[in-house]
Amino acid sequence: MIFVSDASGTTLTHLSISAVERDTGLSKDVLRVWERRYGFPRPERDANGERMYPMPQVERLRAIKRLMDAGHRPGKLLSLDEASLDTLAVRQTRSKVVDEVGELQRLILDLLKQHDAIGLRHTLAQLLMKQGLQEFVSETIAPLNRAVGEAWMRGDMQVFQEHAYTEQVQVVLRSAIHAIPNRATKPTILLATFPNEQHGLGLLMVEAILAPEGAHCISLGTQTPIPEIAAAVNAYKADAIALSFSSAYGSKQALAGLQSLRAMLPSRVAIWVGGELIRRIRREVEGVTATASLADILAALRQWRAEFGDSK
Amino acid sequence: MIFVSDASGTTLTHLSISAVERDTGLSKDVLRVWERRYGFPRPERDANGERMYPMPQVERLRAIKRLMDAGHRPGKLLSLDEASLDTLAVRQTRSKVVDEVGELQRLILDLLKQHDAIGLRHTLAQLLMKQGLQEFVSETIAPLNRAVGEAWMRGDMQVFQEHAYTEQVQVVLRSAIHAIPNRATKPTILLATFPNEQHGLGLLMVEAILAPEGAHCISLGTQTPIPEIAAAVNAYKADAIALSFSSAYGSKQALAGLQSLRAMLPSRVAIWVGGELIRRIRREVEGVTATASLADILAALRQWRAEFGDSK
DNA sequence: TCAAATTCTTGTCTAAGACGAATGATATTT
DNA sequence: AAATATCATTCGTCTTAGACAAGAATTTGA
Repeated sequence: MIFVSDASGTTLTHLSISAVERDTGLSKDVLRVWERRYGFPRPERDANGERMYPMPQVERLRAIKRLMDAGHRPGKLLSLDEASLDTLAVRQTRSKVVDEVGELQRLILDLLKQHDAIGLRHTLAQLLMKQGLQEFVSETIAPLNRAVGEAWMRGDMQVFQEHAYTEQVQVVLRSAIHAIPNRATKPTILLATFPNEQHGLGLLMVEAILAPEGAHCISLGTQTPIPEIAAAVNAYKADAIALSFSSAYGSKQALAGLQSLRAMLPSRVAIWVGGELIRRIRREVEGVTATASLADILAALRQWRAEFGDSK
Repeated sequence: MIFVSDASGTTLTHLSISAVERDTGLSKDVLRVWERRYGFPRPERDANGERMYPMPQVERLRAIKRLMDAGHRPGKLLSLDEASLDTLAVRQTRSKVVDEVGELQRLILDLLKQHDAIGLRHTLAQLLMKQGLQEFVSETIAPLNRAVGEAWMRGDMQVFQEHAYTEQVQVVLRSAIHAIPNRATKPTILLATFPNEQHGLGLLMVEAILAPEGAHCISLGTQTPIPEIAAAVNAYKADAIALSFSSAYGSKQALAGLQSLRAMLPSRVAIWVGGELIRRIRREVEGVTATASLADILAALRQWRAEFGDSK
């Protein structure tokens, strides 16, 4: 039998531990320790004694990871059988989304499923015109993101479809933001994500909310090291830094990073945090404003202006 | 003495092994094995026996990584002292770039150094108008990218400046591409990068080259798993897939991935590869077109049209 | 001078155990 | 009954040294 090998010691039926790490987001250490502690995953071994994970196990690991991102604990999930896992995944998702997503949004999801990139973009652009940028972001894009994320979680959507969706939304949002005359008024707001956070859509959404209010937004894009964020705030004389965290980001990492960043910045610089993650976080960090909804961001902006706006 | 801890067990003067991994791109395994084999880095230990890398060592690791990305071998670099390393880094970079970058480009670099994001974007947009999109990309953006990369390599540029630059270029390119009427003609070209490749600017540049030629480009963004790329080609009925690799990408990983992708796609689907990496790669992969310059991409497009264009 | 064979180089994987930070459950107090 | 404090458990990451395979650079041979 001939195996065609993949980018990292992988066959079509089995993946190496590195491949599993990148496909599931679970570190090699975690994969090994789960195997030892819970007896799952239980990879086969190649001639050299190295782990080869069969695809079905990888699928299950993915499912487990998604449920973990949704707040479940590993110990519970790993002792479940496959059926219970499926049940849980479905229950997790059948909740609100179906009701929340309107007719047009459902059309958009359909276009995505039919691989009609052009139609998707047109429909998005049309909706944008109808609603205006801010409403478009909070009423259309935010629920759509959730719907896409949950479809992915159910396995109803392939990775490339999610990528294509993100890309088209970015195009539409960017061109809308770009069309706003930049009057460069106060405050100056820097946008960034921490290292290991590669989802830049959140930043774009924030920018789309803030830019029409006349705020001066400068994006650093994704994955900027924390000391670099501090240096950038300094260099651009920014008044606030907005950070976005997706639900998959480690809450531990996020909290520690926020404290560290807060310590590096003068207290007059506001830190605003948004994204799916913060719904799962309890603890508050002093000097950091958590914005659970996009409306909260506007509130934070207004508060900033009330507090500092006059003196500048 | 009080240490303020960072996102992952880090102080202001020392970094944990995880922090070094993310800041340098060198895996934990590599860091440990270098320590064992070459005696560098030589981290201190905290109360718990865990490695704490002093910042100067991290700086040096970064320098080594950059030189490795430029083609040098680890064994050589790790036996050099600090001074020789600096010499090498400077020699590496003083070569062509200074001559190659024209006056306006130098102005752009100055704006970047002055943290004038708005001015930067305006100047870029102005230059775009003057040169036209394709020439702008190949004559301005490509050399600028190289200049920015090498300034970063010399340590003349901070990470956040590079991020800000990338972001502004993206804004300008995206809005230019968006302004092109999409006539959706043949061929349909998918754009993507492999996992672990997070530089999306290359894709945007390719799109900017191809879109004015009337090609129908669909971007999947960065970090799409290889089987997903194949699935997307299928779903969108694409005629070609264009991939971009930055110089930091592992040539091993790239070659293996390309072979694997080639095997998954029907032979009528063209695979075009570009980016800094391919200048360092010798071996060719059958059925994969390497494009060392942006002009080569146009050539590949024309060849495709000559070969398949009529029958469709 | 070019190709084949050999020797280095280099990154990744293996193992089981220890530790600390965070979470969940229980008990106590208000 | 709700809020807080304590305790137990859970979980991820780090530690160790050695083995091995695949690629790169070298030497050897024709």
